[in-house]
Amino acid sequence: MRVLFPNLGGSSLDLFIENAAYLKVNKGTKLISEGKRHHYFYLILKGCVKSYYRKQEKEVCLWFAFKNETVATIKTFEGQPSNETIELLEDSELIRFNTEQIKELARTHLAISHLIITLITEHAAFLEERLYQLQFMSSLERYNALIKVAPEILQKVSLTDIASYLGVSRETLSRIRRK
Amino acid sequence: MRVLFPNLGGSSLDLFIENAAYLKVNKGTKLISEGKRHHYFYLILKGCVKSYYRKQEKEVCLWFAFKNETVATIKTFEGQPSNETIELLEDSELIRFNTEQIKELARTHLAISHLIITLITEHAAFLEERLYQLQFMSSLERYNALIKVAPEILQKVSLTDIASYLGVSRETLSRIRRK
DNA sequence: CTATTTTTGTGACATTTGTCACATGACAAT
DNA sequence: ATTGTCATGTGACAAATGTCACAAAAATAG
Repeated sequence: MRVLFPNLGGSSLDLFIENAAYLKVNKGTKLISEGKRHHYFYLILKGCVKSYYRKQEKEVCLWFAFKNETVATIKTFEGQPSNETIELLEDSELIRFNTEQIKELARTHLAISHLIITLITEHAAFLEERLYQLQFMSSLERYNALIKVAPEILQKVSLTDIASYLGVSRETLSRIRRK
Repeated sequence: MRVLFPNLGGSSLDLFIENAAYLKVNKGTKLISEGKRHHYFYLILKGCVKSYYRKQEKEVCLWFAFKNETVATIKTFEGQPSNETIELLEDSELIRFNTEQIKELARTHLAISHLIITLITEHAAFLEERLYQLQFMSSLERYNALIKVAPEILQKVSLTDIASYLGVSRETLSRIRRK
C-alpha cells in the first residue's frame, strides 16, 4: 500500500498521534519482511521505500513510495504474514502507527474507520491503475506513464528495480530508454 | 470489484435490507457503463458478469464474478464516472444496493463502515493477487491458476474474454490450451 | 434441417522480449 | 591513482507472443 495520508480532524487526529512514534531509519532497513507478521504501518515524512516480492533469488518490485505516502501491506493489516518486503531506499524519517491499536480505535470511532476506508480505497484505485497499465500498455507506454507521474523515481530508484516494476527485463528497459 | 459478501449481524442487516432491491436481469444488460456515473452496486444471487475496459474497439476483461459475489467499481463508489463496463453474461438474479444510501449509513453506523472496509480490503487483496500473477507468472501459469480457482469460468465465459483477462491474444490462449 | 454468424483452432511469419555474455561507466575504499 | 564493485548499456541469438489469413467447429436464426 502506498497512498497519500488523508486529512484528519480534531479528536481523531489526537487519537492517531497518541498511537504514533517518530523514527529516523537508515537506508536498507526492512520495515516489513516477507513471510513475517508485523504490527506497524508507516507514514513517510522524508525518504523513500520499495516494496517487492522474491522470485527465484530476484526481487520484483510492486511499488515505490515517497514523501507523504502511507506504507503498509494488506496482509499485515489483516494480521497475516506479509507476501512483500518493504525496504528503505535511503535514510528516511517516518511516523510509525501500531496496526492493532488503530484497528481497535476503528472498532469504536467512526472517523478512524472512515480514514481506513479512504486509505484502502486509494490503494485499490492505485492497484487498478497498475493492472490497467500491465494489461493494456506496451512496456514503452508503461515507462512513459511512470516517469510522468513520478519523475523523481529516476533519481532515487535503480533501473533494475524500475525494470522489475514495469514487468520487463533490465535489458529491455535499457533499450526502451535509448529512445 | 468482485468479492464475497460479508456476513452481517442483526440491526445492520436490517438496515441493508431496507436499502436493497431484488432484480431479475437479462443477459447482455450493462449494470455499469464506461464513462457514466452510477448509483448502485450489486450482489449476484444467480448468474455471472464480466467487467471490461475498451481498448481500440476491443474489450479487455478485468474480472468475472459469479454467485455470492459483490459487484461494483471503485470509481462508482467514489461517485465518479466508471472506467469499466460491467455486463451480464447470462440471465441473472441480483440484489441491488444504493451506493449513496449505504455510504450515508456508513457515516453513522460502525457496522456498515466495517463492512465496507471488509469489501474493499478483499477487493484490494484480489487486485494484488492478480498483479502478482501478471508480473510473475507465464501465460500458461496464469491460465492454470485461473481454471484452478474458477473452473466454472470455462463454461460461462468465452475464450476471447478469458484471453483478454489473462493478457494474451486469443491465438496464444488457443495454443496454451492445446497442452 | 439448413443457412448464417460467431467462436475457436492453426499455420506462417514478423515483432517483441528474454537470456547470456561481455563492455562500459560510475562510484567508493584504500 | 588504483582497484574493486555495482549499475547500466549493448550485441547475438533463442523463445514467446502478436498478427494475419483462413479453416473448422459450434451456436443461432430462419
